[in-house]
Amino acid sequence: MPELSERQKMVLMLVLRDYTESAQPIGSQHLVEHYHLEMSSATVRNEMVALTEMGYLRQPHPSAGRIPSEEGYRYFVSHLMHQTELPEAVQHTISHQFYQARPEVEQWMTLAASVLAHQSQAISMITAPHTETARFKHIELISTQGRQILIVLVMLGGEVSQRILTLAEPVTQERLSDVARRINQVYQGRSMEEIGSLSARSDALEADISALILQDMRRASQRTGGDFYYDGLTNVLGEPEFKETQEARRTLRLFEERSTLQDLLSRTTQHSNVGGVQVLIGGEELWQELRQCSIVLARYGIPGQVTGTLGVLGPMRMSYTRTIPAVRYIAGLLSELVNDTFAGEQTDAQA
Amino acid sequence: MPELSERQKMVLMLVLRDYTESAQPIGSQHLVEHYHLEMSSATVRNEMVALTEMGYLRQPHPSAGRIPSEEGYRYFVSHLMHQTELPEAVQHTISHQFYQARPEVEQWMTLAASVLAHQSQAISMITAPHTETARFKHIELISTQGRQILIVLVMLGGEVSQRILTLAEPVTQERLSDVARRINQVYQGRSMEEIGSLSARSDALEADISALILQDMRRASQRTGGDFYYDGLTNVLGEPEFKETQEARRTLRLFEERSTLQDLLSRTTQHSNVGGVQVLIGGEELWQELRQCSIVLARYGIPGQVTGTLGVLGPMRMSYTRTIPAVRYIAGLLSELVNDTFAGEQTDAQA
DNA sequence: TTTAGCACTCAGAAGCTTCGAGTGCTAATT
DNA sequence: AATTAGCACTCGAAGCTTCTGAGTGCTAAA
Repeated sequence: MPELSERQKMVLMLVLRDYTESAQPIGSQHLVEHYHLEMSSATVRNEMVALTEMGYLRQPHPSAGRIPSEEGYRYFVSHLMHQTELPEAVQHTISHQFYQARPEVEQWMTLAASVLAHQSQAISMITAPHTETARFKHIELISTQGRQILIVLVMLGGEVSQRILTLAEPVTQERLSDVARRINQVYQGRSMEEIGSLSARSDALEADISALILQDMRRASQRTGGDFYYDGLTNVLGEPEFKETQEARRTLRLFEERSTLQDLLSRTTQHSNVGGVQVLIGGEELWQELRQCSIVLARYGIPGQVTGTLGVLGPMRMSYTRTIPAVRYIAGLLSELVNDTFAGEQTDAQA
Repeated sequence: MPELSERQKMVLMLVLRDYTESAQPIGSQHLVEHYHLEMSSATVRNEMVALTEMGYLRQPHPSAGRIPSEEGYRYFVSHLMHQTELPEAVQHTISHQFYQARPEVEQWMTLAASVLAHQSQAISMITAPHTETARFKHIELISTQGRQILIVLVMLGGEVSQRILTLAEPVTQERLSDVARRINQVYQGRSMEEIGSLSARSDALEADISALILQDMRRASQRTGGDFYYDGLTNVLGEPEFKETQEARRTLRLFEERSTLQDLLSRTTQHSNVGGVQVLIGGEELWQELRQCSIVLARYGIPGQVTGTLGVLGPMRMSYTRTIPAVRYIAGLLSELVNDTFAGEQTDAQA
């Protein structure tokens, strides 16, 4: 990687800053005037030529100003941005909101999505915390009608799955309670593998239900995170990058078919990492649909036990200085909340 | 309401049909050629003048063709459209999909949203079925950690609500099971009013939990429907009506702040009613945001007991002939499913 | 190494013209 | 009385040209 002089760094930063605001190519003279630089536009131009040759700036057309290239953004994020935190006042407002919200995961998720969308002025995404390896906690069998029963499965970590099973013939609530009691006793705290290896039971009903339990547990640990929440679509639609409806559509489609996003949120370990926060710029050649966009991601929760992912998707020229601290702060906050709620449970159960 | 001659009806219909496809103003000559009419363009023009005077057609600008006015659409929907059903083949495909989906409400909802979006090529919306007046069925108390307990409340109709309660001091699982057993016995099948009027209990824990139960039940019956699902945003973004991102944004905002939509879905009794299906055209002067759009709505479920709402939101020139049968058919299908799942429960409980 | 100066480029706005689809009206035709 | 041919007229959209000015790269002087 070529070395940048101090002055080059400065020019790069200023271009970044102005372009983030205006979405217009930035010219040398504009910089000199806007920031009252102690040098002439010609000097700035020379530096710009250098930065362009190194690949940090681009010219959309020959007689226009410069805009940052993807490399430019990457350099900024990993070398030029000073590690900031959200202003104390903002931190307080946010944490206050969380602690006075109802202590339900769903509430936290919508709140986090909303706050993050607002802070970043882009699209926020978040997956609910989920246990890395699902463990059985408790099952409840409820007869709703002659042949149909409602199965409520609770896993360690608080995930709940419900489903309705239609039986071949009616069963009494007593019978169900009996089965539930037995299953609860045997499966208590066990993982999928353990449950799978327990010798098959003779009772047909019990066997059926066991199969469903396994299915649900597998589902719970397979999905990248529990449910998926997002907010702030409208923030981004106004940006000039999305003036072409074509472009807007492509992005919107991402949120309709989750697959790409799920995939993406799960890749939270590669790429530029800033204090626990990952930044993917321009789709990193991997996601065509995100050529124009950037993503700021972080995991939260208790590593190896209960975790989730949250992130922000916005135009490449989004304000990283605002977004990154926001993502980091909220990830920390959620980690605390998860800790408060679930800590010690894992060990409790194994005791 | 002025009478329309047969020929005027025909002209109105043809304009409707072509405009639905092309989104371009329709001229007299175009109609004559396109449909090989046995009359001259001048005659058609005369009829168009009449239709314009009656308020069924409009001219976007003086030297352009005609487009249907809101009144024009209303007339079409309530007088000109022949009652059709979805082609048998399509019906079969759809019902097949439903019956082979997992029998879970969530599955049904996403499937319905997806099918409806596809059939109508517009945005589909649907609320999960919910009981009109919530009735207590069963409660489950699970200690997750020293001071936190998970409350799972099951209502008649299968709605489940969970929440975490943080207690002042730790409680044993035995104690919880005990409380749960007592509550289950007393509240069995009762409505909010009945539970509210039961004399206050001396036990503090029991009182706390009762309060929460009431809260949750109130919440369950207040919301217009259970959860809200939608699909097909991208269908509509491509339409010329949304070429202006401004317009697209306004519509998208509806889906971010649900309030307007909730309000809207709850009003399923007024306005043009076609065989159980309601059609709101151009926001009916009530919803500014929907000036350009139309909505096709229907309720499904067991009236007075378990119901939900589904609908389609699209540009005003959407194909009503395709959308209305689709909405009607899927509403019927979901009603069947709800019936199969919940029928008899209400009476069971009261027995 | 920096800067003043200058010729050059080119996207975008503004203005102009053209084109033609579509109208409304009138008078002739059926 | 209803229909139609004919025609003048309108006006948005598309194409064309011109103009403007922001911004460049380069050279030569400081």
